[in-house]
Amino acid sequence: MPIRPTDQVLHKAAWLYYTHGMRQDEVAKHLNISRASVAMYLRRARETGIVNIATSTQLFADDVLARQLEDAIGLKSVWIVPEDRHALDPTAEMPVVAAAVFLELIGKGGRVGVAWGRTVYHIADVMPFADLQGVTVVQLCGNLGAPYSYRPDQCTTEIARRLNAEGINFYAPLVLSSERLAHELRQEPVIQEQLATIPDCTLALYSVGGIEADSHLVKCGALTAEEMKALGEAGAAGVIAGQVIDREGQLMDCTHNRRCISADLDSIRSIPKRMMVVQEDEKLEPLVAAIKGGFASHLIITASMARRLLDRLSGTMAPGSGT
Amino acid sequence: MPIRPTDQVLHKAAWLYYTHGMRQDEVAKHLNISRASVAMYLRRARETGIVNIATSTQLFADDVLARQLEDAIGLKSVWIVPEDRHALDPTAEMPVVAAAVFLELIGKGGRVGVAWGRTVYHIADVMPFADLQGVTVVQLCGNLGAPYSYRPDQCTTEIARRLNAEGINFYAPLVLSSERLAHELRQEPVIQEQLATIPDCTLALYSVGGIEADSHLVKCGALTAEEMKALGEAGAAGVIAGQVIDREGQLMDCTHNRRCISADLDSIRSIPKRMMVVQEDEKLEPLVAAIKGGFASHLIITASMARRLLDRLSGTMAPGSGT
DNA sequence: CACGGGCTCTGACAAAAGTCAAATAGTCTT
DNA sequence: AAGACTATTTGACTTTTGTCAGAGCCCGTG
Repeated sequence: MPIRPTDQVLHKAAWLYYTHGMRQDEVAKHLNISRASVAMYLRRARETGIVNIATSTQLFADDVLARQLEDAIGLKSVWIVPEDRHALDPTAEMPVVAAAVFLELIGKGGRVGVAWGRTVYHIADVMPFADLQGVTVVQLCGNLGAPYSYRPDQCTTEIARRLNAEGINFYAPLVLSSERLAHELRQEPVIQEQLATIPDCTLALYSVGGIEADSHLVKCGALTAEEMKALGEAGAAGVIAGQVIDREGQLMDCTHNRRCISADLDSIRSIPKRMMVVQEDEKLEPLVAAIKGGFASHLIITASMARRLLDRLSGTMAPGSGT
Repeated sequence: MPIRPTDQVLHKAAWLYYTHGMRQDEVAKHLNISRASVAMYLRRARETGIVNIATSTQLFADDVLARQLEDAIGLKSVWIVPEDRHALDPTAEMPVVAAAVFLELIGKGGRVGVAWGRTVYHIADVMPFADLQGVTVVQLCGNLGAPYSYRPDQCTTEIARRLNAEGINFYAPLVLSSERLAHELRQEPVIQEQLATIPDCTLALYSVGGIEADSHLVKCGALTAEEMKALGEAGAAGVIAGQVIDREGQLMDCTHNRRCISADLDSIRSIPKRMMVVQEDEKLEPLVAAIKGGFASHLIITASMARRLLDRLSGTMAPGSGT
């Protein structure tokens, strides 16, 4: 694409204002335009990510609980979204924190795998605009026409759009009606190639799904409430990228999983930074399973969840090296 | 260090204002402080790098010349600082561009090697403040008590300070009076260990020195004007991290180099991102040598230098694949 | 326990930035 | 080549932000 002159002005205005600290009227004089235009350009520069204003997420990582959790379960980093009285609504805040952390974790030229779910969609929705050329956003799981329109491809596309990154969608359904068909589809070169690129990701973004009757997979029609109930009785504990895992975080041996087209769990585990974001208080058990399964290296949760998680894990895992 | 409550307020104010887009009076209400305090906190948040405002350096990379150079000599990226009439002073602008590019190129947890010279010092001087925890800044060459006070350790320290990164200084002189002593000092565990970490750097920042009578090495007393002249006649073309290189960018076989304590040229070459910044118009020949020697993967130069470089190189190197 | 010294905080004012309706330029269509 | 439509630009206005001198507060010290 050739260089559009409009973009040049946008860049110049942003550079002079933000990097040089000129006032808007100085920029206007410099570029021979009106100050109002400068203000407009600057807004667009912010909106398109030419200018990136990032606030350190340190605030959320600087929490005693966060440190304890890091020590207790050996995670790289934990961010705690506070729930105290005059804090903001933690449920609304979490995606914002997650988006900021996400931006901090992507490096130039990185490859990011994005899964699907309500949480991920909300994160996409508040993702700031940035100019991350060279970044690729790939979809971690197949598609599912959801009634709530949180389609997997939408999550990927939206994030890629906001980051000025390349988005690679996955043109396969998440669940097929037969194991045979799923197997055959996975053999297709297009699909196979895409699945093969997933271990190259440097960062993964997902949540863990629950296995209740009102869980996402059930609501979207991938499983009936009965099937889900049966899976629960058979030892299921959560859902990762559309696939059901047991209490130890291992892939369940079940029809549903065999009918799924999604990133292989081992591929996901091999991604260096695995960002797990959990909003719902009910997801303690799924989260424990996901952590045991090695699906989280970076965790973003509420303070109450952090406390419960710490209680829950301090018994079953090594007590860690912290004081 | 424990968490200081003041910092918490700083972080909170910055978060609410910049990430949530609250107005200052809303932030003030939220935190139960006066609006003026909020304004003050926000300034401090910007100054300390809690908030990072970065402008894309795309503007300087989006240049036809830059593309041509990238094609012609196979560099990863070239940034051109324009010199047209109503642009800013290119000499003053270059360090600013370099600092912005530098910030774009460092990844979280990266290790950065910083060499020494007037240019590097100026870059340090305009480096924005940022909160890059986990980054380490290492000194690439030994120290030299310069009359102009651009000491190598100052460059490293200043950059580390501004980035909230760890700075590792190199406690050895750049040049010793005898080859024997230099050799012995290089064997010292402390020195050896530090030199050994240089290939682990992900990013290097330096310029190339000239070999004139008024070059930096001469001014700082590392070499006399006569010695430098002799080196020039023997085929010297430039200086990299205190060491003299020939026209092909290879280490000169000379006493001075053997008396130097500095990063091994091969170590430098093995750093993935090698950011070379050249301000002075007279440094065409040193730059050509540095490029031939593989010391630049990312180049920041003026438009006129770019043109001359392109002319100079199109004859001696493969014409490249560009149109 | 009174006394600095160094902070932070406050209220009011000045400066800068955001916004909007109307005018203008540019572009594509017929 | 005129017309219709969209996107940009502008000047005037409002809102928001930066700043500063003085008040208040905390903490260690004599």
